[in-house]
Amino acid sequence: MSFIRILKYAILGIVNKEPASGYDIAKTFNESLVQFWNAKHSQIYPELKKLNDEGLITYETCISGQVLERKVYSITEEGKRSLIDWISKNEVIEPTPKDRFRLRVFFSNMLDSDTYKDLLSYQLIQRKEKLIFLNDRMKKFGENPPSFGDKGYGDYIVLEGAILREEAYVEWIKKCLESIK
Amino acid sequence: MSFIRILKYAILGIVNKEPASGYDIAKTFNESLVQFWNAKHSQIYPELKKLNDEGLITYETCISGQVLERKVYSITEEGKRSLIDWISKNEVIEPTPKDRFRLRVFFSNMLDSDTYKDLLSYQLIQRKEKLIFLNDRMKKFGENPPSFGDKGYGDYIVLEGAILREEAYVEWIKKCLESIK
DNA sequence: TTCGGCATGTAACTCGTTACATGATTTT
DNA sequence: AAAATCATGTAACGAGTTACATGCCGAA
Repeated sequence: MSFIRILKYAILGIVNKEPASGYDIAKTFNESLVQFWNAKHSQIYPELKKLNDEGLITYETCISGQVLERKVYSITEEGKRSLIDWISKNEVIEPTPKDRFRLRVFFSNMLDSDTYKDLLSYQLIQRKEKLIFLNDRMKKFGENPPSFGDKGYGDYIVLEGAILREEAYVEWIKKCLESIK
Repeated sequence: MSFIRILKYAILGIVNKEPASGYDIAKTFNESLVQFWNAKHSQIYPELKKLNDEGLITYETCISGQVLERKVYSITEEGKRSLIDWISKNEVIEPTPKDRFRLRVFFSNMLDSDTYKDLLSYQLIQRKEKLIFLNDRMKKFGENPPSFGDKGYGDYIVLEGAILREEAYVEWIKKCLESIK
């Protein structure tokens, strides 16, 4: 029992902000939520069907061009209630996420120090690049980032979190490098 | 194609350190690796069978007490090679892990500020507790923590990483709280 | 006219969790 | 004597990825 279907709430949250098609939702995952959630269209379409059956969303069919059909989904009042319930419910923190690189570092004593150094250096480069990408995105918020309640707040605050997370990762890799005598 | 079976390498890494039964491996996940990997016995036992079929591990059956059988697995030379190959292989960084709490914060503009504050405060308490737990574990390494190559290095270095990660999470939640006007 | 993007779906498979199932051993 | 822990397995199901499958639209 008690499976949680988080994808359900991720989709409800997205269509709550603005009505969207399955395709739009997939794009939103890749462009906005990717730093903490993602889903492929193959998972999204069946979930949309389910949410529609449950009365949490509805759709109208729109035509792009002459023939191409788009199903544009909107949240219902029931969907909105369900979403708010989920967001505001206090939950015990999740188990730590799996991390392949940490697993490799955990077993690193099997390697010679040069191989280990290469492993760390390559990871460091990639993490620094990601950090540059995230900091670049942050620029658009300028001097006065949105506060709670403002438009763009969600985007801003999770980006802030992504940067802090990535900085911690970079700092850790540097400590790993220092630990090689 | 190209599925990776990380559990395979996690288990190889564990039995490489020391021969172990399925039960022992499950305990090791919960006690040592839980900050970056975990697996239940229901996943471990079938994987052990598979690894044995592939010739990467072998086992002898031992008896605890009068009757109770334990299958104690050891890594083979082939298994060792396979493990080292995997550890030293440079990989592109993984997609960001999913995080339910970040998802909730992303949609937090739907809440009133008191509910949001409660959400953040509860999360902060839990994260701080986790940090205390991790720092407590760190104490046993004392003034001179192991360097690369030393016994206990893996345990130490991933614990260092877990602390940095958790500190970043705490810092982020504090920023979230500050962003409420 | 070709290529990249728009658009929607299903099938097959791996990964991972919860529950089912059983029984021995040790500790309180 | 009961409870906690040791010990091994399977079944059922949800979550998530890759591949299969199809076709339209706009721009270069």
